Amino acid sequence: MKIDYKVLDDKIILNNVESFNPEHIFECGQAFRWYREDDGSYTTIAYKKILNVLLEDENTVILNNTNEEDFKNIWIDYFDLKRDYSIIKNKLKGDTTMEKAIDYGYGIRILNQEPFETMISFIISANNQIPRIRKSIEKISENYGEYLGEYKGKNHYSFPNPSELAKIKPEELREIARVGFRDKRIYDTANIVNNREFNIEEAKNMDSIELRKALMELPGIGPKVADCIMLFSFKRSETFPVDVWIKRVMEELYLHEETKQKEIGIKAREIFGEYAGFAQQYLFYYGRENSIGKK
DNA sequence: TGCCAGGGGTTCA
DNA sequence: TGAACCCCTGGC
Repeated sequence: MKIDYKVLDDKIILNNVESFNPEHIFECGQAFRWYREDDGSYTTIAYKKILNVLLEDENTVILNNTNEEDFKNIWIDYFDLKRDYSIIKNKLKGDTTMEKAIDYGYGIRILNQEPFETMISFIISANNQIPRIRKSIEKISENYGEYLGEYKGKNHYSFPNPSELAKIKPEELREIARVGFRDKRIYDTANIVNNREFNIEEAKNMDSIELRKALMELPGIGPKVADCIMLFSFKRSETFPVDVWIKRVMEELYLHEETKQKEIGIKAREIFGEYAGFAQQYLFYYGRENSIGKK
C-alpha cells in the first residue's frame, strides 16, 4: 500500500489517510504512554522518541517533532501504515453490532509497540485501573529511563530497557512506582528477559501457539496479558484478548449468556477469524466508551 | 469525614 | 475453583 506523505520542517504530513484518528488509536486501550494536549493532539513516547500526532482534518494527519528517517524506520511500522484497513473493515462488517463498533472507532489502528515495554505494562495492568497503570509506567520511565527532552512544557523519558530495569529491586519498584504486589513479577520478568532466558528477537519468529506458551511461563503473564502482548507488540492480529470489558460486551452483544473467558476467546476467533484482534479493539473502544454491559 | 467496594488478572492452595 | 492481592479513587 502506497503512503502519501510530504516532509515539512520537523513534520510529516500524511495525506489521504483512511482509518487514522489519534483519539481512537490511543484511547482504544492498547497503549498507555500518551498525553492529550490542549489542541486535541496526542504526544506519545515510543522507541526513544517524542512524537506528537495531530488530526488536521478528515484526511490529513500531521506527525510533529520528527523527520523522514524516523518516519521510515519507526513510525510507518508503529502505526501499521502499510496495512489497508478497509479490507479488514469489509471483512468484519458481517453483522450490525460490528458495523456500529467500526463506525464508532473508524480511526483505530493497531500499533506495533516495543515488546519489553508492552510486557511490563500489561503485567502492571493486572487487577489494576488505567489511571494507576499509566502512573506506574510514567514513574518507571522517569526514574529508570533515559531523558529525551521537553515537549509542550513537559519532560519526557524513555521506558527503560531490560538491563536497566532488571537492576531495580522489587521493594524499590513498589515504593517508587506504586506497583504493589506486581513488584516481584516485574523484577523477575525483567531479569528473565535481560539474561535472554526469554529472547525477544527469537520470540518474534515463533509461531503464535509457541509464543503464547513461552510468554505465559513468565511471572505475571497469564492468558489475557499474553494475548495483549502478542497483539500489541508481536503483530499477532488473530489474537483476541478477553478482559472484563470484552467479556461483558461479547456476552451482551453476541453470546447472550454468561460465558467463560477461555470460551469467549474461542468463539471470537470463530466469528471474526484472522482479524479477531482488530474486532477486539473496535468492540473494546465501542463498549467501554458507551458502557455496554456495565451493571 | 470516613468507610468500602472494585479494578485491563495472576498466582497459589 | 476460589481467595488473596497493593493501592487508589469514587460513591455513599
